[in-house]
Amino acid sequence: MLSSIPMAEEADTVSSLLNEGKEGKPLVVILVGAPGSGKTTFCNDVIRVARRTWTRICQDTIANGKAGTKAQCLQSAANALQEGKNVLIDRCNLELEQRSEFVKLGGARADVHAVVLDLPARVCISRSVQRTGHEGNLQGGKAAAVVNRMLQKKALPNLNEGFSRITFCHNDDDVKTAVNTYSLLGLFDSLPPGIIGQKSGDAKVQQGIMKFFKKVDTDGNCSQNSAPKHENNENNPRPMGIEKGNEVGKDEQKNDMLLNPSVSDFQWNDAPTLAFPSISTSDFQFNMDKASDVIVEAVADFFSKVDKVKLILVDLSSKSKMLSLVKVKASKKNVDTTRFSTYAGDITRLYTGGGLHCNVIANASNWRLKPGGGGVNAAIFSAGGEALEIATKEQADTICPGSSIIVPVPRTSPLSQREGVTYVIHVLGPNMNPQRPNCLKDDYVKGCKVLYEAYSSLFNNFASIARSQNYQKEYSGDSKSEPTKSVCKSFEAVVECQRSSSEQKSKREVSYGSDCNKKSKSNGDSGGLPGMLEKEEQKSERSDHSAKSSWGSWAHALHQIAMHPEKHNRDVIEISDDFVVLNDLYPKAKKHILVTSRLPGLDCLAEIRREHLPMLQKMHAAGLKWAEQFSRHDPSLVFRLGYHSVPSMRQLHLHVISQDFDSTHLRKKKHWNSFNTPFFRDSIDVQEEIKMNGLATIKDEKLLSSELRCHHCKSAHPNLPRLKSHIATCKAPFPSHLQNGQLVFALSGSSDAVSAI
DNA sequence: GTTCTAGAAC
DNA sequence: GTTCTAGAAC
Repeated sequence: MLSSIPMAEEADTVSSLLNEGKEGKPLVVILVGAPGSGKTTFCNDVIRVARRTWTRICQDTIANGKAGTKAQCLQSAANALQEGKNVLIDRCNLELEQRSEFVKLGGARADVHAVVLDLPARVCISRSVQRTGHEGNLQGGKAAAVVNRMLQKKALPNLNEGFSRITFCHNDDDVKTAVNTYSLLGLFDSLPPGIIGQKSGDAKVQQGIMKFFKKVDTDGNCSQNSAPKHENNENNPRPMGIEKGNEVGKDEQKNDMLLNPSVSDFQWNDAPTLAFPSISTSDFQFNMDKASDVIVEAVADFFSKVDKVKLILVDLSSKSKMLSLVKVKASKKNVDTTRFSTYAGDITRLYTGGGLHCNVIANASNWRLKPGGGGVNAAIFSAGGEALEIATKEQADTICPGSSIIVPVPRTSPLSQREGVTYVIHVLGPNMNPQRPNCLKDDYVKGCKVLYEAYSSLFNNFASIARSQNYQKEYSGDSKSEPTKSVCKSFEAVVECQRSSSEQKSKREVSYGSDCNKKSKSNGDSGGLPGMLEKEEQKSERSDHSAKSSWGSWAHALHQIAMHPEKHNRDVIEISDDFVVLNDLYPKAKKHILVTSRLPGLDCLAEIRREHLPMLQKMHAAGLKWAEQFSRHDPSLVFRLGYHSVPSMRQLHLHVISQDFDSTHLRKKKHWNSFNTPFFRDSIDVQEEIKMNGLATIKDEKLLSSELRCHHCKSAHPNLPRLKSHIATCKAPFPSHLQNGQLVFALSGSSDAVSAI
């Protein structure tokens, strides 16, 4: 397989591999291994005797010794590189997605290596179960189950991911050798790129992809275009790990090359190729067996009508059930495998991750044509960036099941710049998931029909693009000449095809979409696509007439209570001409009340002006009165009075909240941060600002996603449960910025607060 | 396996 | 604003 340098040989030649005299780039070494594989020990052993300066990045301790986030790890690693340090990433990193962000740390500023601690599962489990005091608290009985589960998802790293060197360790001796290699590495040394110590069974082979791309290399000599570019050192005995001296079978070697075919001339010398994901089988829960039948049928039908184009079905995992089902069924149906293939990898990184150049990719979209939702849709929108979102919106707002739309990818999009993708075709398949709109409730007769239509629409749209590209080539003779005319012709063809797609859609709606139409005419159906469309229309109508159309349907409750408090006797605890006081329906602390203004049309802090000051003072006085009353009843309670910079409910309301935050309703980061960052504007400060400036300062909603910090001692915590258990016992005093009358205490605080107004 | 988060939907 | 749940992480 790819490996050419056995571990034992590597041990003998470590010193000779060091290229002395040239300044080495900083290194990012990504450890890959299950819990118990010895990642932390590896790091500590390297750091103990290292000649370079290393920083170990460990998510379990990144936040002041406590568990933190992946983002914190990435930031710390970037900071260390900035300071010229080398970085060891001490996380499991067993899956491609888990390590991909860390690989991106490389490039011009650093080389990225992987060290794979691929020790037997029983060794990892045994160590994990026995250890105590583990930073990540993974020890004892639960460790075995976790390790087993993680190992099932293991995907060993590949040079295609962006590593310049990958070292596989299968036993303790291998680990020792690797430790020596990295600890011996001096400031000006560098290690040769390539793969070290890989067993023949390690590498993933994607059978047939070479044949598919017609890039068979009978000599096994292949350009190294997949690996990042490195300067070859003439003294280096093995410039690249996957070159000569490989005793592994040539067929296997060739198949690895298939993952990185030379693509420089593929786009113009070979047939246009569409890469597409399986539609509807993920979030929409379409039965995979049935879906694979539909794919094969749709592909076969398409090939019978259109030639000179190719299709690749892409799924992230090489263990994908869809890929194997489709492979088997396509073979049975004698689908032309020189034109249809499967590929395991990231559809948004076909070129940079796999060396495949497909300039048209399909997206398993949602009906709103919006990012999010996870899976392929999220990945493609994320990879396409804002430019793809805008380009999509220019084409359509929504899409019906069974149809597809073409979106030319702007040249500013990373998908275009990085991957060479020129078109994304959004496809919407049938939904079998009751939790998603327009569920077909196990009606697979209709489901298969719609899925076939979806693929058929996708392939036809792709054929339109391919025709336009062929026309473009024939027209210009040379793709480099007369680019303007070529692009114009191409664009016209695409627009035409888009039109025909819309026509198809209209026709289809008559048959399949009849339910849709019925529902959209009925009222009161809050679920499902048509109901939502109707709501969107209403919303957009409102926006034409009112600047305050952005309030969600849930956001009017307070307004209703303020306008008609007599109808809400159970919620309201005090009524005056200027305000009503009520218990928060979802209190975020032991005591949490709202003093709500009754002034119609005053909805939020941003709308407060000088003329509202008397009312603000009355609201504050009422809140203070209630806080004092609660504190007298329970002297442990301390209160803050204030406004959210941007409220979720309309009708101006003052929060009066005890600082214990002891409530089951406090469940989200944004709950905490809305009361414990500057997003919460203390009532006394707001009044002062209005007095002085006539306006209140509004703080950014980004504060709601800030890291979680204790409101007493300011320590950071990785998640809300941990924070809540900390604040239950934190004895630190309140910080000084709250000592100017913002807090209301049982005994002395109230007079301070009053005097501060 | 469980815990936690974040996005979709209302 | 909440609920639901898929996905990430260990």
